[in-house]
Amino acid sequence: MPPRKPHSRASGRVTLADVAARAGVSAISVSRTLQSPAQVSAALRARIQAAIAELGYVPDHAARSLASARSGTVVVLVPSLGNAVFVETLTAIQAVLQPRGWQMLIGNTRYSPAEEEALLLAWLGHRPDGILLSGLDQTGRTRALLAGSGAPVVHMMEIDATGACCSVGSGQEAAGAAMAGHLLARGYRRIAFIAVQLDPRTRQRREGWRQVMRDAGCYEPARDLESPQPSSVGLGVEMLEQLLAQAPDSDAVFCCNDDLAHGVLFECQRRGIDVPGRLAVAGFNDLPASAWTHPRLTTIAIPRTGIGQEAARLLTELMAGRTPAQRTIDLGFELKARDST
Amino acid sequence: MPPRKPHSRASGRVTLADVAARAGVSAISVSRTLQSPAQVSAALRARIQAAIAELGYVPDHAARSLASARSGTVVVLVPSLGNAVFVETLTAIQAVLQPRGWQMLIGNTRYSPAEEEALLLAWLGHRPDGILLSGLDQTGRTRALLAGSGAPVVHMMEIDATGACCSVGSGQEAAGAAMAGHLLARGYRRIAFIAVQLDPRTRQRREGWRQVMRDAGCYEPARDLESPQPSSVGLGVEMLEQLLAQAPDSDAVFCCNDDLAHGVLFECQRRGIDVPGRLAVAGFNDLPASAWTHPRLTTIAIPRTGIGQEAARLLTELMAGRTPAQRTIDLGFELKARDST
DNA sequence: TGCCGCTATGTTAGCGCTATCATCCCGTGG
DNA sequence: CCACGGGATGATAGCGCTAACATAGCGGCA
Repeated sequence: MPPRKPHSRASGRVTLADVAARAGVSAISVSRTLQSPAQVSAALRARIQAAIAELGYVPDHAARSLASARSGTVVVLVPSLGNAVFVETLTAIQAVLQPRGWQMLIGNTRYSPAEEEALLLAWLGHRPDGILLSGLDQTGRTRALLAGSGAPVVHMMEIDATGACCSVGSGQEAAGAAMAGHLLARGYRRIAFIAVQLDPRTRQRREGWRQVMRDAGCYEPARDLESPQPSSVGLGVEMLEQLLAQAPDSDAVFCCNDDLAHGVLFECQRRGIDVPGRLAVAGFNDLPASAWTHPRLTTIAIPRTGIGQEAARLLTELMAGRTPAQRTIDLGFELKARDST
Repeated sequence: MPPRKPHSRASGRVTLADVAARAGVSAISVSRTLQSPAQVSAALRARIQAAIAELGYVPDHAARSLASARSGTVVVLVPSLGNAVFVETLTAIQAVLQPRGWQMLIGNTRYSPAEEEALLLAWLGHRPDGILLSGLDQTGRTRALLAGSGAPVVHMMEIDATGACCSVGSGQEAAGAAMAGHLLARGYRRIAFIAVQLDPRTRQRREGWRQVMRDAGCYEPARDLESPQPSSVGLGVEMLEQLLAQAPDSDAVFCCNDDLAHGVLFECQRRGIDVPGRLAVAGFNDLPASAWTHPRLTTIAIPRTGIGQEAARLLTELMAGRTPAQRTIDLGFELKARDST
């Protein structure tokens, strides 16, 4: 009977030691060619690269992470993947992080602070080097977890007026106010607002609209609609129905996002309501389709690519241990005045 | 001068040993309460749970993964996050995997086999327990990496007729043929096809359409349009222009996806082209908005939630080391005949 | 010539966790 | 009364990698 080692737990995979043996060098030299090639002579490096290719070696992330206390990952939590805003933000983040050697761990919170907390707890086990969150409304426990993790955090989409945390985004309230101003400037007075899925950003947009409407003496609660349901084109159809029942003389409707506005637009076509003659329609977010609807939709574009880029850039600064020039970056917004108003 | 330990690399984080010390037990008992609570007596378990809560302990994923040779992660590669099809598939996958303790590592291949290969290489370092891919057209190196990883693989969206690999999806060619059949049945004869971003599934749909059109003696190359650009609503507008220039007498257009069809619909409204009177419009994928456009869009719904569920279920079978009842699952499709045809 | 300092490479000792084997304790049956 | 079995708990030794320190080898300068 052959003497079997009692504690054999080898995984059977190609390891760094295998590569080192093949190249006739020590393990650390292999590690160095991968991590900091400049420290290794060209000759050795070539030999090692050849061995890596021959054996098909793939470095073990867990071992590296454990030994170096750097995971090379960044957690990114967004409220939705069905929304082009967040998808494009993710794309922009990736464009910054990937070339610098970081991988994204993506989590979908579904607009729920509780789910955000659960997701964060799960991803925190990966010891991320940095964390990107959407919005500023975290639960107390989430905040505690973040503090305990030791990883730098950047908040996206909203901006933190207090400067207590790092944030990159747009002023949602100002954007809501801007659209209200635009509609008033075009001569509309009986302007309705449709709010759904009342996340903090929606609330802020509505607050901006309300303020401007009150200041203009045009605010009427009957035109201030809301639904707790998640946003969708179909819900826009429903909400238009509700608006027409509740305040049929409205001459404009500001939808808290473009999906909703599309639904409103489609239902107006179906009912033969002239847009913008009889009813003006405005949205928020400038989805790709909004430039092509009939009529083309007036909406507000927030710089989602810029937000992703800047947030990722800011995070890399923090992860490098540097103190950023500014902790709060307001990237503004753009009102796209098109044919629907 | 205090004697400093020469090799101090402690991360300062709360570790399992800290929890064990606090609870007055050995480290392994803490590990067991987390991994297999049944093996630990209720009294000890309670004491340990309390210590975990007091210290705010979060298990280190890397260390666990290294020691157990199980990472608890599943890599999921999709061609796009801007497409509701894949987002809903991801949601369905998560619904299956999360409760069973797996985390998703999401990668966006942007419809490029080369990017798929690069992403896979990066994620493979995490030693995933399983892999979910979209489509069947992997590069040779991707296939080699998959084989070398030892992790079970399930392909989604398309179905592999040879049965060589596990796959869950719909017959794309049959779906394309079905839509062609539907349009013919409604009396249309001069039916165009608009293809963009020629991934294999688009090609297959087109192949199905071509076959049926040829069999009916209606196939005309002038109505067979294609563009290499990525799909978008705006591209639909452009492609309709091209169609009207190239084959103005077409009486129906089958778009390879709904985004495109929406663009076509909007442009028809703008030009005053009656749909479906003068031109019928059909799409593919049944995006949420398609049920609400004016007119409501005829399209094909593939069971993306079902595909995600079944693929994840199949993968869990394979990861558990079981042999699944069937390696290939065709979930079919549904033709949604609405007002636009 | 001998000493210095620098670069290229190697040795050692963990990182935090779990697999494996060892031990302990208690009730049971001969 | 003691060997025995089985459930609960513990000790030990890695998993694959890198930080920290060690060393070899070489050129330059006094």
